[in-house]
Amino acid sequence: MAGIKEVASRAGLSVATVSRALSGKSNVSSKSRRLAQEAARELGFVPSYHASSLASGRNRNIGLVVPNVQRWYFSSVLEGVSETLLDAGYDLTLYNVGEQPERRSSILNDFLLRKRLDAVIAVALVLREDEIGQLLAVHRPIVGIGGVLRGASTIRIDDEGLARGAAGHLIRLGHTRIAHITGDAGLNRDFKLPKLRQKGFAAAMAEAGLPVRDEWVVNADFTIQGAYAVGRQLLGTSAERPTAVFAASDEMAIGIMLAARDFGLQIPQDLSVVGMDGHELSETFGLTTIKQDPRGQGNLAAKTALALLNAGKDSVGGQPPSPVQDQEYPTEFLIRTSTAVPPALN
Amino acid sequence: MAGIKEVASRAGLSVATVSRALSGKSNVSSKSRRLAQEAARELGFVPSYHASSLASGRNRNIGLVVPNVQRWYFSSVLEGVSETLLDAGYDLTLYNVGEQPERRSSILNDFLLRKRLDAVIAVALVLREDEIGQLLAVHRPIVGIGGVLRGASTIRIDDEGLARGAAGHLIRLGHTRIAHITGDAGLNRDFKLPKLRQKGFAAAMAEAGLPVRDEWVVNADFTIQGAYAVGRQLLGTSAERPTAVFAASDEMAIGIMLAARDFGLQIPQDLSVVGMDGHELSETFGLTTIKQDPRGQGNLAAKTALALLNAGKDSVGGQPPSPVQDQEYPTEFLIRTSTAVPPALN
DNA sequence: GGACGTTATGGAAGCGTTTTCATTTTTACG
DNA sequence: CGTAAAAATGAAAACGCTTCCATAACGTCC
Repeated sequence: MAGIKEVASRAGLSVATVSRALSGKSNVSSKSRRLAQEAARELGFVPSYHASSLASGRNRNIGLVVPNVQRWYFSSVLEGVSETLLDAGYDLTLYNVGEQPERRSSILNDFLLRKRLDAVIAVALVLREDEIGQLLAVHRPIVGIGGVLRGASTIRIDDEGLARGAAGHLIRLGHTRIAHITGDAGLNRDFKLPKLRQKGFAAAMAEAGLPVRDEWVVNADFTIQGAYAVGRQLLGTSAERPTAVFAASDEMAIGIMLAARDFGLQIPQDLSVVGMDGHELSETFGLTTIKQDPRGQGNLAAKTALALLNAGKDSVGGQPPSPVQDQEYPTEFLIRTSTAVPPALN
Repeated sequence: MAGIKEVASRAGLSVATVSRALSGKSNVSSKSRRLAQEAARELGFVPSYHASSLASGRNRNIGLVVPNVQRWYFSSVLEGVSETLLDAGYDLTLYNVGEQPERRSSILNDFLLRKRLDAVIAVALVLREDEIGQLLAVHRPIVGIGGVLRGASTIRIDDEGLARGAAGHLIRLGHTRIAHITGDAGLNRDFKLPKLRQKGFAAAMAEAGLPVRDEWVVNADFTIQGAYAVGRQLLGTSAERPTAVFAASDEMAIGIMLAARDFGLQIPQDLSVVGMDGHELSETFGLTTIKQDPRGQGNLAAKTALALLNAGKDSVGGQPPSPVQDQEYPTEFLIRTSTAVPPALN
């Protein structure tokens, strides 16, 4: 493998000038730059990442910590982050921590702190104060998506308020017997989104003076399959059925719709269904939902991280200005064909 | 940030011994090891990744190149790779190259070759000979999943043969009017899996002396939505309808099933459907399919890469032994409730 | 055309480890 | 108890760049 020295001698320049020329610094005559580039190309020179990072202190590498990589929301965020980072010439190191907390902490200790990452983007992850402190102490910007991290920039949506609006939509249509599908899986206690959405649901019901029936607040695990199983329970009963379902995610809403079809229930005539998220399948199912744009959120998170990095660069004082801010990402309420007035108000 | 020097002086040892002690080398007295570990812990020492990699030539970092991160298959592979790598203490650098070939080549040039990766795992990606050559020239093991890479270890399934078996199943049930949903999207010309499966379908039909009707070989784009749209065309027609559909993926099979329901077609009484892949949703839909285990494939790919790395380590000669092999991953034919004999054989 | 302000250039000092090599200490054994 | 072999240790040389600093080349202006 050719090193920068070989390039330098071939180009008839010093190592220093070659380095400057190839990394696009300004203080290089166009002639030397051309010489350096030619020599580099001829030798197939590719600078060593580690040597370069070690010497410069920069990594061009950002870490993304996600609890899951399968679910639509997370893979969409991942896609968005990846896209922006790739375009900026940054590497993306992925930490799919899963639901196990012990893996999370080992990752923080063994990986994140090893000065190998310029910044960290954490999705739906609640870090402890001291963990955030550790990261900030190493001067690494953190940006969170969906879940406020104290001391870090955050991109999020108003889960509680939006859920309230979604449930409110059903209530305004005249529904009173409304079930809620949530996913408060004991698995990941850090994931508080389900609680927020459930809270929004409860708030809407309370506001309308409607009772929240315990047996109509059921857990699926944010999957179509889970909600389908739950839906068969909920709708297959001979007892009184809800006339509407507010699911905390589109996947779960779709699961309910599938279960409803199994029982010959027409949507929306017999059952109204509202989801949340704007899943790629929601349109096909005509699902009324609140659309968010996880990919866009990923883009924004990456851009924010990049911006924080640059801000830190030209800071005069010791620490970066760190414009910590809490950005609410826009959403869109899409009323489609899965919701209507309740059947025969008798 | 404390460096290894501080640790050394605090422990009353030399830098060399501390390095050995902390990286688990054998030639260290247990006393010095304890001393070093204590000092490191007290100072919160974390070795610099770049310095360590630069000096040792090892990265503990493996690159994963995928064309997509959203589809079930790819995210499952990703999960498998991530899991195994994390457990082995390796970092995973993700290159979501998308469908654009120009991005792929820039990634190869700018990233993969920068000596920052110990190995590369490529999913469903056809690399050109010279690209493979480049990587192998840098002594980086490559392992491919689903798509043979000449000169690299590969994990794959027999797409053609399995597709043939799936179509054969329908034929043996007595179906003669069989449609095939494929996904030969012009987008990613490198992705030859659809072609293989289509070939298997054609082979089964030919073997049985059945005609392949052009209008019954349709493109969806490997998504539920795409196949749903296609299904509405295919099944909504007043002309003759197929009695069975073989979809090149479970997602597409599910899309067809949804479309069928819209027209009141019963599955399997009016229409048999076979998919491929063993998607997480296939069970919920009672879909007959050929199950593969992408997550397991990801695990295996990561293990293979790790093994190649270790093999290279204790090789005596110049180049690693590089046990290039082509492993076929096991699959399972699951006959569920979406297939039956054709309706009224008249 | 000489003095001065710019811009380019090269030498060399890091960056923070790992690893080789020579040396010292320990262990094993006759 | 002496000696050879084995194990542990430390000094210093990489690893391959970036960047500071000093010097050299180049313009510019009166």
